[in-house]
Amino acid sequence: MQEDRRLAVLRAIVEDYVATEEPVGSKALVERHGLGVSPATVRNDMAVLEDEGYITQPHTSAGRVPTDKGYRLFVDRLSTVKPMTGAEKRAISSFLDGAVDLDDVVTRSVRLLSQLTRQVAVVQYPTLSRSTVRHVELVALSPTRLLAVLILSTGRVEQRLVELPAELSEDALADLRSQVLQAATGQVIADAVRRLREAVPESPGPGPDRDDGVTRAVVETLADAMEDHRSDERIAVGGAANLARYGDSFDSAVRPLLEALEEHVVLLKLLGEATVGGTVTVRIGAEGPYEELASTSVVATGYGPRDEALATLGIVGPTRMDYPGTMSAVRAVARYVSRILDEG
Amino acid sequence: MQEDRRLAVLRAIVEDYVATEEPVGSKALVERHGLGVSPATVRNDMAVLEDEGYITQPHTSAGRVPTDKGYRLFVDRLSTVKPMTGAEKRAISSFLDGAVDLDDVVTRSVRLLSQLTRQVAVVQYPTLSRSTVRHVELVALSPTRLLAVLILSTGRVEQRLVELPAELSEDALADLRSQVLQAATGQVIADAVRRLREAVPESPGPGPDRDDGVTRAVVETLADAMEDHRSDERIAVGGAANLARYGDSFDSAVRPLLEALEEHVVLLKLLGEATVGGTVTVRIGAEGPYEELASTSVVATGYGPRDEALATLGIVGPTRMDYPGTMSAVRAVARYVSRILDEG
DNA sequence: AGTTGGCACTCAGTAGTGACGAGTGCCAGA
DNA sequence: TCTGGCACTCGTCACTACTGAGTGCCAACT
Repeated sequence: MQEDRRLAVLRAIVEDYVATEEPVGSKALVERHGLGVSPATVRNDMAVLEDEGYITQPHTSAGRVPTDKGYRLFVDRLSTVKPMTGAEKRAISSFLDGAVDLDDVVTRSVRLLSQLTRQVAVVQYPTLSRSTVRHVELVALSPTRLLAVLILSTGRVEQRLVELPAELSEDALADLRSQVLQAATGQVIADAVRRLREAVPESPGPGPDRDDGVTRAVVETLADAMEDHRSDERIAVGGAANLARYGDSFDSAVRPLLEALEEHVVLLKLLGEATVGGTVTVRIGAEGPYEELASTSVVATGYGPRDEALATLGIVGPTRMDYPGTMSAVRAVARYVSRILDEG
Repeated sequence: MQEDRRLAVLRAIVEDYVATEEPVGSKALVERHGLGVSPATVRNDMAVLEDEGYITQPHTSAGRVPTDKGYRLFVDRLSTVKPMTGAEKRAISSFLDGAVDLDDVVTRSVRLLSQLTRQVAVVQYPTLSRSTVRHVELVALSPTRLLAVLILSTGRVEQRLVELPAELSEDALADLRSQVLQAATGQVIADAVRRLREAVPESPGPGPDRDDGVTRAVVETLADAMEDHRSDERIAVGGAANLARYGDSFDSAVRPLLEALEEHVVLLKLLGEATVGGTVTVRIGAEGPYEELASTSVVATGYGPRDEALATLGIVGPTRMDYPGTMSAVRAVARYVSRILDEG
């Protein structure tokens, strides 16, 4: 019961903060949202939320601000999808329908997406080169060091040294090797990356077979090596002018972002593996692999003809962002683009 | 005599201001540069320079800051070329020598240029499409209105209406037409633009045949139409992260620049016509056609094999910029790239 | 004529101050 | 479990005074 209200409070905080860009206090909160309780009650809830790490105060006696964890909860459980208006839908389709060829589709998508979301848009060109994983080998060099060898159908070989966070027995290694082979062999790179990540036990539960992050270390190294091989894939970036809206927090936020936008390899990693079918991936703040981009979020999804996730598109923006609106815009554009590819 | 010193003062002001980013006062000036006179004298000189429009003060009782006109004079007459150091030369050549194909050359050039100058670098891909001007027609609609028709070898036709700033007689029109035809017919677009501009009488001297800017209006319209047809040419941009150094004056300067960087047509116009043979073109502040970019300058030059100006490269930066260093960097990179194209 | 020192003046920037108010945490009572 | 009240914190704002860099101008000097 109170749990519900606490979540409502969190939701209200996120919404207000996103709208006003200012820490939000208990009084303002009860006024602007119709929660039927007093500010004092809200304060108690806030204290709990802060303990649990969903919000913080920039300084004592200021309002509260959502943390990454708070945004995460909001995105996962609290936000309701904000459907596109009819006008927006029409704008999208008319804007994209004029495209003459694939390049034009991508160019227009990038522009459209950046205008809809007022963020920096990133669209990966649908890749036609579909190199697959031929083989993966894991060789134990010592109980805590492993050599991972990746062989692609193009004949390219990539090897990486993995420093393990814990010892790995022969048996466990054999186990891991077969799991990895099972997941990756024969797959297109993008799929291999996704399947590998899915194969990782989310939380290595306690017990005799806990692996202390060994699996994770191996999988991430492999995924990393694979994603390096997507670097020849082309990318279009648009709406960088929206960065000018960042206003404060400048050098800290915009500079690394601008750098990332030029490093297409980095961008590809940020966009992550393509997910398809209406699922929009959200990466919030420090969840990503780059700590310089701790104050930015990525909203992305896969697209492609016949619901085949050929490529990824999405936006990069500040963590303080209208997630529902952005997510639905990204999803809508991905759908329309997919449909166009279907027809073409 | 005093004239010389005044120029020395201007030069010192520009150098100091570029270095410190702060308005420079008379006292600091005599201290830091060895002009053998007193601050009072310098003040008198400054007053004159301000009257002539070379410098201004941001507010009363502040130091002086160069105006666009001041920078112009500095660039044209006061600055000495700052030759590249041996280390820099070696860095350039080793960086570019590793390039494997044309795309790689361009990509590397952009990166190199942005690192050398710490500005945003722009490199136009050498154009292989060489459409030429087949014909130009000027039709008088009224004494002050003219229809300019441009026919390209590709068969494309472009027409523009020109509003003349003064009346144009039949004779003068015939004259102008033949001049224009002479300059443009059969030329590659880039060359046609340059030749046209060269054919414009720089200052329409007084006398019976002064043309009150009529020629200029016509030529600029034609050049504009031609440059629109370069829009299919590709461009590489790099070093946008250097924009983060702008620090203050943000929305006013960076936003329009970011927008321009995405509009490749605009960029091509900014780069302007290719000049070759060590000549570096500098466009300062409001001299350019875009008033939103009033606080930015462009330093560019042409490049290409066999001193044939195939394409343009350069940088875009704040008017407050180290012109000598930037110009020599741009020139050096252009030379090396040209040489590489020569060999390839 | 050109240069110099002196002097009064301007004005942006920098504390320092005090009032204000938004916001919090906590507690006693409903 | 919620609410009202209260004391407390602390950033923000407006105001003040001060400082100092810099100017313009003038009279004197070379």
